[in-house]
Amino acid sequence: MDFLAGLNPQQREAVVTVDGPLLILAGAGSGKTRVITHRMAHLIQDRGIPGYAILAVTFTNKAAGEMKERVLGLLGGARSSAPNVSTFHSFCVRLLRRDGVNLAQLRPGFTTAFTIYDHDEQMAVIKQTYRALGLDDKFMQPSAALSRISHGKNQKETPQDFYKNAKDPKMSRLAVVFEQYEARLRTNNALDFDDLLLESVRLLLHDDAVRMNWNQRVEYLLIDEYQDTNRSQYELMRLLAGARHNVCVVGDEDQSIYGWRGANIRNILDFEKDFRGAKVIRLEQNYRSTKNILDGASAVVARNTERMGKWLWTEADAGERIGLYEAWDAENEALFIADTIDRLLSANPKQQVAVLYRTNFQSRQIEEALRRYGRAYSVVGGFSFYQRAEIKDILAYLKLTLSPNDSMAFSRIINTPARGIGKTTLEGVEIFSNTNNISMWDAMCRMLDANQLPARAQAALSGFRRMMEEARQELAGQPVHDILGNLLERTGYRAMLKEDPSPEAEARLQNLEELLNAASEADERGETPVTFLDHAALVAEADSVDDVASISLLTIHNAKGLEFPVVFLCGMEENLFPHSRSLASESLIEEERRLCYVGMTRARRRLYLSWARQRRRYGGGPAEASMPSRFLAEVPTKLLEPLTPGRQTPQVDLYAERHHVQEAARRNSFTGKTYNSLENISQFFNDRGVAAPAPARKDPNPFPVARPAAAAPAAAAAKPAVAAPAAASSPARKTRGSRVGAVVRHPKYGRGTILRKEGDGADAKLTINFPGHGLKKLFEKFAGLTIEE
DNA sequence: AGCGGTGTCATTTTT
DNA sequence: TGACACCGCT
Repeated sequence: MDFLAGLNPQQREAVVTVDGPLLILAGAGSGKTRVITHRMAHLIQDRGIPGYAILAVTFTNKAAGEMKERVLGLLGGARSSAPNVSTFHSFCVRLLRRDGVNLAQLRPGFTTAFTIYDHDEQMAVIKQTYRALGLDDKFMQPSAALSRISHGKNQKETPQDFYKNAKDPKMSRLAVVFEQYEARLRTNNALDFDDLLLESVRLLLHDDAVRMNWNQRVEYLLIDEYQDTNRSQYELMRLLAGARHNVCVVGDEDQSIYGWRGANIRNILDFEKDFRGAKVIRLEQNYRSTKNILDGASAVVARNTERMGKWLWTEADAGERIGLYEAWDAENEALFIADTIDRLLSANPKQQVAVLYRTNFQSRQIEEALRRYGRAYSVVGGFSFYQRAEIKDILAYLKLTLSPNDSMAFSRIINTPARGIGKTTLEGVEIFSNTNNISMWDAMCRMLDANQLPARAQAALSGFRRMMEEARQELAGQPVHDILGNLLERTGYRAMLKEDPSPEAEARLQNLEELLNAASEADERGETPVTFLDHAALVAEADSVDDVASISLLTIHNAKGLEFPVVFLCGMEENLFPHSRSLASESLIEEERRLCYVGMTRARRRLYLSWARQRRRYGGGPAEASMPSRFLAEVPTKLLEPLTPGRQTPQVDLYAERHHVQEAARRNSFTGKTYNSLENISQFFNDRGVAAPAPARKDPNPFPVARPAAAAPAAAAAKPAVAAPAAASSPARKTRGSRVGAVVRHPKYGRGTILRKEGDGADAKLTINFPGHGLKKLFEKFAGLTIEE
């Protein structure tokens, strides 16, 4: 087979350039996967490279699987010549299990039988350390603590670094949490997702034999979605590339949207500097979208400064203009979308449509609207099979059977099903295990042997111990399916669900049956229980989400890599998209802009952008007036088709003006929280002597009869040209410096940090953390505070 | 041990 | 609004 046939010149070059470092900048819809798969097939068939000497790394199992299948298809299905295609994480697990023995020198307690902690288990560890340290959520959301720790780990920071760099008591406490978190993972011989990468890097760095072995074996290395790699993935790549530098990275800096998760866009921007003599090939011909869509998206992303620069072109027709709908409120926006979809589907029932949004909560109103039209839809994302409680429970039993010292598994199922082991008992075991630095299982055994527990607890725990010990003896060496089936009976888990008459319990039983099926299949492949568990930990979706549903609802993040003939990109409003939390810095805004680009380029034929003049953020809360997203102003006017009834031209001049003024306001940087739009907006109306817009009325026939677009208060709200500066200089912003986070001095308690502020001005109530004195709630006017920072 | 009331807080989430 | 943690009651 000729692997170059049907490729454009740049694609061909990317396929045949196999030696030396190569960066393939693959724009959206430029045939990236085609190039990658053809390149591998070319290496194997035309250049005689054995499959095992090629390692391709992707981010998702789905991508890995598809890529492998496609290469095999090109090669005519000879499995023996298949290249190695795997995700970063599963590659690392295999590496560590196979070659990780010497890691024990670097990581005390490490054995190749380690367990993997997923997000839930990481959270559980964080909560344990909170309990052990007597911290509560007010200190910091556990999820926030986890994400900061994870971020730190990916930057190679240690708890000591955290401590050293701590600017306030909060950060030094976080350092302690970090330290304990790491210690707990080590005592449990557990690795979190970050560790899989970090420890693989350490292993390759320190174990010369292992590194040389891999360097010898991997002749050609390929990294997909390179713009999303983080620091340790980068280091891993360098180590695997060895001295040969036959490394091909494929990516698109304009689609880097996971910076918040530690992805480092500099990796792709600096590739040419990192690898001297690197060749760069740009794939700029787009085969997906119409010219109008492509030009619109390109114009938006062109505003970014952190990019290599590409200009996508297409041979396709201009197509229709990009629809722009300005809704009165979110409900009206949802109805517009549902109505338009309804008409599209009536005309063509096979039409595939996607509705994309920035945040999940937006899906609710769209769903409601679609239900009103009686249209079936599917929401993509959400809970995956292996994240379900019942699956995790029974897998925890399996883990505990294999390794009793897995304390996470232990505390997960110790009282599931209920066997009379309560909070108090469990706390006792936990404290004992903490103070003696032993596993929960060992702690339980020691306590049982000491025979000092209350009779009830003693009986319950010893029953549990006997059950697990018997299971361990009887089930050793059996197929995974049999072990799981036996555990379901033995532990009473199945009985518990059978007794429960609720439909949920029925669904859970079915899920467990599905798990048993998966186990049988694993047995047929000759997998061990450990491999089976690895798979469960690393596979996000049981089977891919690719339903054939004609209406898909999903976040833009989830839409990456997908394409649809018709796309609605909704909620194009400031503070929502770009998200309020991204307003703080230009680089965050740039990531939002890339996200916008990703969303727009999902569309093949027809793209609709929409925004709502007012929107409730939280169900019953007040409707907040919104400003159109700056990204709307960045789409050239001539490409837009205004769809709002009664409006002939899109008001992009307004958007542009707003954007301009807002930029200026931001440069005058006022310090308070910028996302408190409620305050800003009411202030704005006060200043202008206008009543704030009333919450949206329930309209009996809300669509397609749109409300008059210029209903007075809303029109005022939509003229934000003056709103931003007004808010910036408003007296409400004047505080006495006692903002949250400020360091203050109290005559008695000394230095402290303000954690919370209720109320304003002199009546403000402050919650302050004074190291050594704990939290104090004080009235600002009585406290006699002085501001230090 | 388990239930129900109350208070609090809200991005995105490939592994 | 809705998911959740926490508290106090039984």
